[in-house]
Amino acid sequence: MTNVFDDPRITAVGLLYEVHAGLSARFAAQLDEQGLSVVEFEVLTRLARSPGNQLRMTDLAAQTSLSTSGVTRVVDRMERDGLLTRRACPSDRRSSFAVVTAVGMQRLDETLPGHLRIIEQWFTGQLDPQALAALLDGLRRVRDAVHPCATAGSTDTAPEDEIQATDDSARL
Amino acid sequence: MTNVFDDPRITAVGLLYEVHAGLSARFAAQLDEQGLSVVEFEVLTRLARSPGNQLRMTDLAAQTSLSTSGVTRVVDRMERDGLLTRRACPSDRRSSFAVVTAVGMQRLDETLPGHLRIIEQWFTGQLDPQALAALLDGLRRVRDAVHPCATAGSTDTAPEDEIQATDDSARL
DNA sequence: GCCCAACGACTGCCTGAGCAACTATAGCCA
DNA sequence: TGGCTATAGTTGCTCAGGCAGTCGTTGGGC
Repeated sequence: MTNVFDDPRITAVGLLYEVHAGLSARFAAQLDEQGLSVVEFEVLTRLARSPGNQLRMTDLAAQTSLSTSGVTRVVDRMERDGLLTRRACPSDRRSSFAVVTAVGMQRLDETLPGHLRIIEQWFTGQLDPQALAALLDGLRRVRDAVHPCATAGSTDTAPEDEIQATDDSARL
Repeated sequence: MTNVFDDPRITAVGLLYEVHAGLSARFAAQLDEQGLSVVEFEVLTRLARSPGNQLRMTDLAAQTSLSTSGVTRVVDRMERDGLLTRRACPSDRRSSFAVVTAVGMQRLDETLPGHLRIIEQWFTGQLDPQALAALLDGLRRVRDAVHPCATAGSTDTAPEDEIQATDDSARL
């Protein structure tokens, strides 16, 4: 067992991945009970936190882990299920908005408390405030370095992004 | 912006996810240059760190994020590409081992240094040792709680579990 | 005003992965 | 020994999502 795989760097990544996988599984299980996938939940939250409960398709893609075609399809499904609708953009006929419907908002309201409870139970509640703060501080610094701006993966270099003042601290 | 989405719990999960996504994108980009997917790399490392550079299909599935059918298919592809082979299990004719070939080991050797460099560059190297230790400690505690059951138990703090003689200390 | 490059959304095609069904083997128990 | 159940691996089916190509729209240069 003297191999390179005990390298602390590998271990560090392994931990991060295991935590991610573990939490994701919990989230998926809970969301599934509400008839939502993880992606749909993310779409719903991104829209719900935006002015007018809406975003242009492209902006939605930029805020999620999806490509624009992925967004098209997820919005298709969610529109079919009544969770949101498309609305034409008055100022640019190429664009359209995805807007959360009343049903969608209600579904989100039903889902959020349980979601927060699970986060509390399995993540934030596992650590005392100081340890949690240290963890989040570390994550934040790595996040800032790795610059998740290019979530879509179009260009992973993305040296500079436009207005990140918008909601740096608020991003999910 | 007075909505629930600024809840620190949401923010915490958001950070974790952004870090995960950011690192994954870097890894994928680097591995892609070597003609490996993230999953294939994981399979290769899991096997390479196991005794005899081999694991039974089921054990491999348990150690990765894949289902058994997923493992079947990854191993199909990697066998086709010459990175590994199947070997019959002498003691149980239902089982078969996936074994890393010389080509597979070589590919891994070519890939690992760059991989470690990227981890260092974007993750561990972003923090001073103390902050990194705090981060990892927090992650470890959450990991232990969320218990990624599939890959359960490690030397860390694991109270005690049954038979993980397979390769307990080897997990990522 | 006209042209053309850039852009937003959508679609065809393909890959990767999970679930469930299936086959073969193992091990138990009467 | 014969049968029953559990297990290992594979395969059919389905679906989500990415890439690249398409279509309509926009806006800048002339």
